[in-house]
Amino acid sequence: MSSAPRIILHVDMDAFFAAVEQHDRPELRGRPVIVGARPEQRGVVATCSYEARQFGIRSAMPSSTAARLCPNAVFVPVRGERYGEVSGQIMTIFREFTPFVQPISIDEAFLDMTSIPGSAAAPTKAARALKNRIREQTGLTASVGVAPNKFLAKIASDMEKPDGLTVVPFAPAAIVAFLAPMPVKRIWGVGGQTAKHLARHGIRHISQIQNLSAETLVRICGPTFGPRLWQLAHGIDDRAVEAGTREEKSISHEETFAEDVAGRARLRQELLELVEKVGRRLRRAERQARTVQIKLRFADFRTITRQQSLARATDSDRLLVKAALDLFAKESLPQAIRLIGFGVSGLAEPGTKGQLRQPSLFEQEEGPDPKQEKALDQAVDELRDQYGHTILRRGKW
DNA sequence: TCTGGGGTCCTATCTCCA
DNA sequence: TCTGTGGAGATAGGACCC
Repeated sequence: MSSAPRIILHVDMDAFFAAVEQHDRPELRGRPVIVGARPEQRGVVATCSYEARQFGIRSAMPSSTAARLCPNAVFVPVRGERYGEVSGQIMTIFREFTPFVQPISIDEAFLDMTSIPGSAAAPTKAARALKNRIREQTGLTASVGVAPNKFLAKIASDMEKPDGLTVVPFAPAAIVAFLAPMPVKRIWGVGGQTAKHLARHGIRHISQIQNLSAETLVRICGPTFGPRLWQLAHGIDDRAVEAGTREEKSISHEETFAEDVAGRARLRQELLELVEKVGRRLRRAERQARTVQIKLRFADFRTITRQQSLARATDSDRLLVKAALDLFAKESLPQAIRLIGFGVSGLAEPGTKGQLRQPSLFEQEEGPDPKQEKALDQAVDELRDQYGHTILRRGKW
C-alpha cells in the first residue's frame, strides 16, 4: 500500500532582524544594515541586510571585519523583543493556513499542509498565498520550500533566497538526482567539522554518500549519525511536523567582556548579575531548575563548563547564586577571563515530582523561610520590570 | 586576525548501585 | 567478602543551529 506524499512547507524569513529594522526605520531601506555588536566592541554580526551581503558580510563575522569591508554600513543593536513580536505575528499567519505548524526558531517554521484542502493539488499556489499574506501583514519577505518531507523543504527554502519559492520534485529518483550535486554541508547536521571529517574520506558531495552503504557510513560517522546521513542523502526523512510551541529546556546568559578580567571579586559580581537574570527568566516562565552550570572562557579562548545538580529544583536567586558561587570558587584561574556565563537546565514546573534527588547529609536545606524568599524575589523582579535591572543590586548573599 | 549569545543534541567518561 | 557487569545518572566537552 502506498500513501499519498506529504506536503511540507519550510518558511524562512529573509535576513529577518535586518528586514525588521528596515521596515521599522524607512531611512535604512536600500542601505547596508548590520544587526549586531558595534565594530569597536568584541562581537559579531547577528545578521545583515542583502545590501550588506554584497560586500561579503555574513552572520557570525566579527563586527570589526564587517566595518572594514563596508565602512558605510549602518550598525544597529539586536532588539530581541521586537523580533519576538514580529515572529508572533508570522506564526499566527502560519496557523491561519494549517494547524500543523512547528516553529524551528524565531524566523522559521515547518508547516504540514497535507490535509489542507487544495494543497495537494496545488502546493505552489498555497505557498504563494502564504508568502503574499506575510508580505501584506508584516511588510517582510519570506522564502518557502515545498517538499514531501522536512529535510527537503528546508534545503528548498534556501535555494532561491530572498523572496524565493522552490518546489522539490516528489518522485524518489528525481529526489536523489536533485540532491546528488550538492555539497555535504547542505545536509542538516553536517557542519564544518563533520564536512572536514568526510573530506578526509574523499567525500565532498551528496552523490558520494549516495554511493556508499549504510554500514560504511556507520564506520565513518558512528552508529547514530551514520544511518541518518545515509537516509538524508537519499532524501528520506520521516520526521513528523510537531505542532505546538517549543518548550524551553535550558535558560542561560553569558557575557564577553570588552577587556579580559582577572580579579575574582569583579568576576563574582558579573556572575551574580547573570544568575539574577536567569532567575528572573525562570520565575517569569514559572519553571524551576535542577541543574546549574557556569561557563568560563579564558583569554586564550579555552572554555570550560562546570555543572552541579541540586537536591531539588529551585527558582530562588539565593540558591542559584549559592550553587554558582560554589562552582566558581572551586576553579583556579590561571589566566584572565574573556567570557563568563551561567545557565540552568533540567527545567520543571514547580511542584513537579520526579525532579528530586536524595539530598546528602551535607545538603540539608537551611536559610530563610522559602515563602519569604519567594516574595523577596518577586518584589525584586517587579521593581526591575518597572525600572530596569540596574535599579537594585543585592548587597550580600 | 578574530572568534557573540542562546540554544539543542550527542558522545565519552565516571560513579553509584543492584 | 570480593569481583564483574550493566544500567542510570551526573558531568564535561564539542558540534551544530539561528
